[in-house]
Amino acid sequence: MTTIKDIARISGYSLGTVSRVLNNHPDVSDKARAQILAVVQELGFEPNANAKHLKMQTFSDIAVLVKGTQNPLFADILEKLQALLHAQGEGVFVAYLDEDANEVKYALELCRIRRPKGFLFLGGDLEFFRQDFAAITVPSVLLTNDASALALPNLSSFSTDDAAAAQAAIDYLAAAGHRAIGVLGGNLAQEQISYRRLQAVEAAMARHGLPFSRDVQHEPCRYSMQDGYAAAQRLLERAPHLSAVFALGDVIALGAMRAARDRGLGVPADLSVVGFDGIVSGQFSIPRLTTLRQDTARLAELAVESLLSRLHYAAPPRHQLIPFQLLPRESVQSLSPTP
Amino acid sequence: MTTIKDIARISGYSLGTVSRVLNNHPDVSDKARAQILAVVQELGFEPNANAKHLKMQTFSDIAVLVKGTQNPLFADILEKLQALLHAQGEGVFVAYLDEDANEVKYALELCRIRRPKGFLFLGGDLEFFRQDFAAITVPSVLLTNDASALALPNLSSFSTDDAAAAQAAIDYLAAAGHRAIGVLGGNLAQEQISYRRLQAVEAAMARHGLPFSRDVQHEPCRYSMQDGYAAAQRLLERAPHLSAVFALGDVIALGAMRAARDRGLGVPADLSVVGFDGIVSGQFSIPRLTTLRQDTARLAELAVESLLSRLHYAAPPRHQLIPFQLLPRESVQSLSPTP
DNA sequence: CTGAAAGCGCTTACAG
DNA sequence: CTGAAAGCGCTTACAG
Repeated sequence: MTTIKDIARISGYSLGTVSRVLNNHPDVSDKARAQILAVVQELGFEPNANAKHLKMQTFSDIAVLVKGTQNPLFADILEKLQALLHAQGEGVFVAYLDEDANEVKYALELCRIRRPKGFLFLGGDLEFFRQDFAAITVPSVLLTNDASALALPNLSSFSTDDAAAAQAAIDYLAAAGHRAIGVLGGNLAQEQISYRRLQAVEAAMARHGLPFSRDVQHEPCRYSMQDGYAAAQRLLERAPHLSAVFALGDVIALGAMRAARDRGLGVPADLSVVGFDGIVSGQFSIPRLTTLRQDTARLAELAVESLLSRLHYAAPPRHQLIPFQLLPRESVQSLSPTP
Repeated sequence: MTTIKDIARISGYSLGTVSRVLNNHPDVSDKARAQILAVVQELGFEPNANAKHLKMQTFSDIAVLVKGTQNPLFADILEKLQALLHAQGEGVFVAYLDEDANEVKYALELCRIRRPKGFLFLGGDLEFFRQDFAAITVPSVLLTNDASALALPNLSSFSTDDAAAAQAAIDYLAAAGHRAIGVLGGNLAQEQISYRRLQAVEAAMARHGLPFSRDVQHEPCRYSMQDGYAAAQRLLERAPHLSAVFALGDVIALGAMRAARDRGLGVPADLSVVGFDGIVSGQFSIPRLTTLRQDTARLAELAVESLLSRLHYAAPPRHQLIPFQLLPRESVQSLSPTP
């Protein structure tokens, strides 16, 4: 195995100078830099990460905590995250957590065991961050939930404008003539994105002069097809008058379409469905799913950019809402307005 | 940060003895072991992995190379793999490769850059292994393709019995009265699992006395809904007489069902579809997808078990075929046998 | 701009 | 069974 020592010997410079070149320190002569780099090239030298990190007292990895495992939205973001991070030479440690797990407590545990140099949270409950995040000192970013209100010194957040998106869904359904609209998914903990979406739904319903009773028109559930299916069954059983359903996630919507079908309801003929996320399955489902698309590429880019700049330059945390896109497809029917 | 030195000081033993206790060496007195462990417990000490690996000249991670990114089957296995590996205290490095990428070349590159202590391949082309794998010296396992024929000293493999499964699909369709059966997916490189499945299809068709012409009845494609959709369009355009289609992956099947629908064909009324994999979406699609289920839990368990035992005890490589399960659902119609 | 040296936290022969 | 010591491959003050 070739080491920095070999490079020093062959290039005729000392260990220190080689190390400086490798780390792009400015105070090295161009000549030394050129000669050393040439040797590095020739030998295909790669520094030993263990030695480097031991010395620098850091751990190499960036830890990504994924909340919920069934959601292709996160799988999509995760994959983009990994590609970007690898391209920057960063190692990634991934852990899948239950949708209801305390991701911050888990992160704390990881700090002891693996000492990651940064955290990327895919999904998260703000309440957990409020309680325990103070103990985490490495730069972190939360994706798909807005943490600006917490004003933590080392936590950035990037998320779709959930309120605006939820509103757009209701506006769209209302414009299509729907008045009895149900909502599927999320849990009622106040600090979850689903809660934010639900509030926006209520506001939009009120604005359109439509009645909305949480108890009868909303059915909470986890983000999976199975849970979406079961929740839709409960909702449709309880509120058969609904002409449309807004599911807080595409997987929930897909489960709901199946449930409607099993109850003998055609989608969109008897029940219109709008999803949230824009996962690919929605393009191929029968019917194709009308949904709100989250810009996963943008989310991943911003996360990596922000994390790395804070790792390297101690930049301040950022919070940004990114635009969504309403994708009208086949799962919503326009009702002729009743007089 | 507490180190092994602190433990030594507090327990009154030397560095060496502490290290031996930590690594479960036999030649330590029970008394020393008990006292040291007590201190370790109390301080919640975790050894510094960098120092350990630097000294031991290994890299901590196990690299998982995932071929193809669109396939929920791999996402499913990957998640289980990570859970098992983390439970064993093993770090995992994941890389997503294009479906047609050379995973072995990539692994070689990784050896230089990250020096993983083992490889887990999710999907793989035997031809690439034949050509380049000899240069890889760490224990590895290939999942979802059988590498026994290669007889490599450090490569295990675990896979579904693809030939038997493909045969079962054809038997099932033939029993339902289908005679004109198309096949969707895979590429024709001989060393891919899709090729193995296709050959089994041909054998089964012959056994049932059914005609099968690769050129007209098989349409290759990558494993994604988009590609399945496009391939189905081509196949159905060219061979409108087909009454059934066997897709070599569920994502392909789902795309194909959509394509059938877009051509005005009902599934299963006008076209029956059988998938392969058993991903969850198939349980909620309309119609529900009849498919061959791969036992992802078993695959993941075997992979981890085999890899770790070879890491720790230099056990020999293993090759094992694991059983599949035919899941009859709604996408196949039984034809009344024509006289 | 460059070199010599100390030290990061661990493991492992080598003595005893 | 235990301790003292060397060394894994790097980085970074400290001199010069």
